Amino acid sequence: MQRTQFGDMSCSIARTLDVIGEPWSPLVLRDVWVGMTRFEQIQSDLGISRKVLTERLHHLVEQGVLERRPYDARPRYEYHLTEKGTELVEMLMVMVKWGDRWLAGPAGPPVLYRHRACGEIAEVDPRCSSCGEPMHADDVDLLPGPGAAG
Amino acid sequence: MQRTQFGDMSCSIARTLDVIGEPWSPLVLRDVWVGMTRFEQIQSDLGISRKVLTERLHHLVEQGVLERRPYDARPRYEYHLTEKGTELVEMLMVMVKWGDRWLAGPAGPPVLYRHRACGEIAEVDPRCSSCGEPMHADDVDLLPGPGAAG
DNA sequence: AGGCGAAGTTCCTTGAAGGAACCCCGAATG
DNA sequence: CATTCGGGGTTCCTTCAAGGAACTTCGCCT
Repeated sequence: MQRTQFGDMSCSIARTLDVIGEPWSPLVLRDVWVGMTRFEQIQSDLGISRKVLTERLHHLVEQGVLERRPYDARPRYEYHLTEKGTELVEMLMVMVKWGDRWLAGPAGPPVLYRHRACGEIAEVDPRCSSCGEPMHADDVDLLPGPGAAG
Repeated sequence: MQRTQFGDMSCSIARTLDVIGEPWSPLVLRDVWVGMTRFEQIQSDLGISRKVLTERLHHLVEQGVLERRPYDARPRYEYHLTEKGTELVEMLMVMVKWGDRWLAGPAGPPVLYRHRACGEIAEVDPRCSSCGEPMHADDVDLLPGPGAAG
């Protein structure tokens, strides 16, 4: 399968897909997020091919989303979220919310999220960074920005 | 390339990836969101193979994210967001925010989002659905939910 | 009758994912 | 000192999805 590179499109979605759009990448990110930081852990948790996992980890490190860090005198490594990676996890939280709502089935959501600040089980709610009111897909108008394609 | 099906994992991220995780799908969703609703429009905008676009559109319709709607007496169709699809666009908005912040380069973001309610250029901010305070990746604890794997 | 244009479909090529086996390195063990 | 062990990969072959161009279908329009 040859795959088109999205990154040179003038679109932040396309560029973001170039970072985590490949198969498995979001799940790798999730595993690191929840504390599965080692190659063997991630591989056996996801059942991903070792070859593909190697490629994905390299790519995520290259993109500055993960950091590869030795944890032993032996050549052993853990992967950790960078700041860039931590912010990317917000995308996962929105995916979780949507999946919980539309795909969970009668058993309910597989995982619950407790907001540490208030102690409540909650989900993420998108709000306007300017006025704080809800900001959903049809609450916005799109305008060309400074980096728009010439 | 054979590709693993994620949907039967007990994970809302994996399930969501089964809906929009394939290459091009998020960009197709974006196009429909911004008003490019016809096959030819999407195809020429993205430069996607017609075969793959057909597959993606079918899949998104099957999943209830898009709706295929005739717009002429001739066999002509437009694709529109369902409610399920509209809510999925929130994920795109978060991707945009992240891409704008980390990948936009000196030219700045290619597109600006104006919140219709307040009129300001803004981005989406994740907040706790319970207390309304910011809710980022490291503001939550994860607990097993009712639908957790047996 | 002939042409057109939207919306696909067919078919061949290329290359990425799957998967199993293998390798390397340092530590610990006999 | 030789041997095993376990983490973290690498190699290699197979399979199947994406790329891409050509072709088809259907109803309107001249």
